[in-house]
Amino acid sequence: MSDIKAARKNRIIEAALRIFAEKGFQEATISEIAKAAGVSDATVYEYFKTKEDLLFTIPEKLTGDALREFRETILPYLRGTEAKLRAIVQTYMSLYERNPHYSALVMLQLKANRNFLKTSSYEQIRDAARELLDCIRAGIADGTFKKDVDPLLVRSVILGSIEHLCVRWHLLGTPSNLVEHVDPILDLVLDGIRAPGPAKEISVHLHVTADGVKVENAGDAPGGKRGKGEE
Amino acid sequence: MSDIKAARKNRIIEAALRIFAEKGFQEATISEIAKAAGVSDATVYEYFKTKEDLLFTIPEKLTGDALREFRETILPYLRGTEAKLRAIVQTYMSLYERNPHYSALVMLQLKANRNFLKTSSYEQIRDAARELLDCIRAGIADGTFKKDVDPLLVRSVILGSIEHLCVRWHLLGTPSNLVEHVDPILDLVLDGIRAPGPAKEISVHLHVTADGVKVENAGDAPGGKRGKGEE
Amino acid sequence: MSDIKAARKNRIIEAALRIFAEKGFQEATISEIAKAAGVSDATVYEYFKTKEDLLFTIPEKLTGDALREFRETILPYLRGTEAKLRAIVQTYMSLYERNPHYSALVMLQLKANRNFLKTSSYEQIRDAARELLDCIRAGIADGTFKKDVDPLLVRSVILGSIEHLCVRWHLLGTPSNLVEHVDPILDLVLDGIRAPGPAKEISVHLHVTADGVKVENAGDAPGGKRGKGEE
Amino acid sequence: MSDIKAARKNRIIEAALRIFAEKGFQEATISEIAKAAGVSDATVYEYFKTKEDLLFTIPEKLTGDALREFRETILPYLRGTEAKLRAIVQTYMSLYERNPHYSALVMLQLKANRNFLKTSSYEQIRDAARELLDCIRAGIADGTFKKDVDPLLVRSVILGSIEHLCVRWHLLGTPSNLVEHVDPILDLVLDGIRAPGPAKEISVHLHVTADGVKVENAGDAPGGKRGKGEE
DNA sequence: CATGAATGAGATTTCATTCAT
DNA sequence: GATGAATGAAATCTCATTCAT
Repeated sequence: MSDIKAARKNRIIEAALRIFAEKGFQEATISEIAKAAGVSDATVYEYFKTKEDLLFTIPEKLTGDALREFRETILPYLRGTEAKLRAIVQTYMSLYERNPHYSALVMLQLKANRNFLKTSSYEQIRDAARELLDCIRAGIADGTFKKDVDPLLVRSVILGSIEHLCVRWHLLGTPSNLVEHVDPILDLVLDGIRAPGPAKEISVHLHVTADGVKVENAGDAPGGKRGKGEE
Repeated sequence: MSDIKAARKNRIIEAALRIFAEKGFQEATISEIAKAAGVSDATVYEYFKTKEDLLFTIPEKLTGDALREFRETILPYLRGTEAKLRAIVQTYMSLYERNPHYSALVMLQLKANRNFLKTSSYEQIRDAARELLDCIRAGIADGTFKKDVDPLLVRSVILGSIEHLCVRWHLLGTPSNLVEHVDPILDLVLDGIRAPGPAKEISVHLHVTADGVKVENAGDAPGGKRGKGEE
Repeated sequence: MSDIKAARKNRIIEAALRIFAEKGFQEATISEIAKAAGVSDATVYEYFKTKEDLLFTIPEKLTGDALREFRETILPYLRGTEAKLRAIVQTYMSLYERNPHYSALVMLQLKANRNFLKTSSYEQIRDAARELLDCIRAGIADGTFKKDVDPLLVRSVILGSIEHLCVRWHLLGTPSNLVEHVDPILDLVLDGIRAPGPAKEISVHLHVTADGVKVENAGDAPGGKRGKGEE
Repeated sequence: MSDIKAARKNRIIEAALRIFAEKGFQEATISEIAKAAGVSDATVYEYFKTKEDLLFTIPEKLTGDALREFRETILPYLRGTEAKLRAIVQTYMSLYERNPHYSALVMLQLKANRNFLKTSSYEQIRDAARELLDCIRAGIADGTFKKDVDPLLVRSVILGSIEHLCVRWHLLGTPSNLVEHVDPILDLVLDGIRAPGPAKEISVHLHVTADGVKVENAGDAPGGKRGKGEE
């Protein structure tokens, strides 16, 4: 019984997700959604107070699930600030790309809606964004990132980049693919905020003899700049 | 006569800009706009085919003026890729901050509107964005930026950051100020894409005698990586 | 079982009485009433065919009880037309005042409802009104009231007065009290319809002598005007 | 132009009056009224904010006209409290009888509506009722009526009687005629509140002779109570 | 028998848009 | 050219009522 209800509610949400994403909130009608969900108009109102309530309820599950999965399944296994950051961005991009209706809804219908800010769905989205912020702050605290970067700004750059790409993807069809930009974005951003490594030390053993000078050994000192930054 | 008409049209556009920005496209009514402009509803339709046409026409002037001014008054006096980039971003941010109704309109009402993509207003916005892209490409070509960065991605990062901040500014009221983020954003992004200087060459003159070794000279080679201090 | 059912039905009726009286028939919803009665919507329909049927059923019990009590407990102990009349009006006013929901329902929701005229509840109310009419007719027949008054009109005056006060009481809050108007109304109406007493006869014994005239006896005849009218 | 508008508005009001009176507020639909008025649904809303606003506006004109006419055309020519009273009641009854839709609307739809109390239409009705009250008070002041009657109560008796008859007339079809009850109601009420005249004085001339006694003259004193026959 | 759940059936109301003047 | 006035065309939302369990 409760299952039937839940299923019905889900069907309404799924229909609404698709139709709102495709036609926009204003252009979509409850009738259309109800028909797509196989219920009557009135039934939609059994589950949702208003059309806007329906809109605002849609992202709840997906956002919650994604955040939960990230926290439970992914986060615990990550070591290192950068790895975490990469995982977060990857999670966003992958979520958006694998659920284009969802991302279209969030990017095109909800992000600019003042009322949405007051909903619990928005709370979840904010939670996810806070995870990213915490990660950046941790990176600053542990010396991975420069001390003087503004973590909020860094987050804005990252989220802004993600969102911009996602919107382009939806409206212009380009890029054709979101996840492949995860690394480039992060490389760019990380290069911009990474703390410089300790100065490189070079030791050169010169063997000076009458015959000449022979370089016997030239080795990088440990602690040199690692990673992609050298590209 | 034509002046009177132009003035009338401008009054309608200004009223519409304010009202659309404050209440959103759907919530605003033609009646309201007409009243605010001091004309009749029907007169609005003398100048604009539909409500949406009015919406799409609004940003035309401001966008065009801003772009023209940038090209004519600012651009010619700039030397260097980074200076140009900084000027572009500064122009965006300043335009958005000094014209909050305009930026609210663009960010909250137009950016997500599929129909807007087909308008000439959008063409102008695209032109401005192309200016930014050209600048990035020029930076790559002239060796300011790494050869392997994706200029489109860099632009997305920059525009995304700008837009994200602007949307937050409108919806959340934070940050309280846009232009002060111009430099931090660019510092971050530029640090991420700047080409490394030519490898640092160090020449050490060792004076090896029976008495010992004396370092005679140790100097940086020209072309070393410049630090932040120079910005 | 039947008791449980009867109790349930009563709970529904009581809830409906209160809610219909407070919000009006149209504004009240079955859901609301069902919830207040602690039953489901559908259960309401087990006991009442329609919403209107519920409305019409509500006054049945109270009206019937009041009429029955009047006939059984009060009427038998009354002697005289005026006493009866006073008791009837007192019963109305007291019933209305002690059961404000009931009187609001009758005065504000039912009295103007054409369909109500066909119900058995209305029959009861008509019965009560007939009691009043009978009493007036009896008063005419027994010479208490003038022969030429129209009993229907008298009843209309009495009922109209009662109803007018009751409606004012509900809508305007004034008078603050109904029963205290019983006597004033009746005094007014009775004074207007009471039959004049038999002509007053005066006998004067004049003792006429040569010495003069002496009034020996002057007495009222029996049958002079009685009652409150002289106050 | 304005005439056309006014005419249109009147047509809507007249259609609404008829339909609201016939079917009741809830049963009537705007569509029906619009059709009967020969306009579109939307046009109704050009003239009236809501359906209820339309309802409340209907009685305005008729009530106002009637009150104005009474005050300007009738009242100035009346002498004496009772004549005035009679004229007021006559005006009510005649208005109600000659405009059955209007009286049905007022008696069956408006009188019990709490929101109506806040309208300007109700103000007018209250004004008319105040006229009646003033008249009663004047009668008390000038000695026509007993000093100790409650003028508000008298008014309630009069208005209640009128309303009761009017409601019966609409719902039951009886009496078949309202105005013929004006006099009987007033006779009844006036008889109940009229101040008693000065005591009747009788002078008898007895002519006493040896032959016997002859009554020479027996006349009523002036100022004796007038009987019904004189009305 | 009680009810949770679903819905049929509209009605009100809103505006963008048109058109005659 | 400007506009007052009218309206076409829906869409949201509400409930009384029904029915399967």
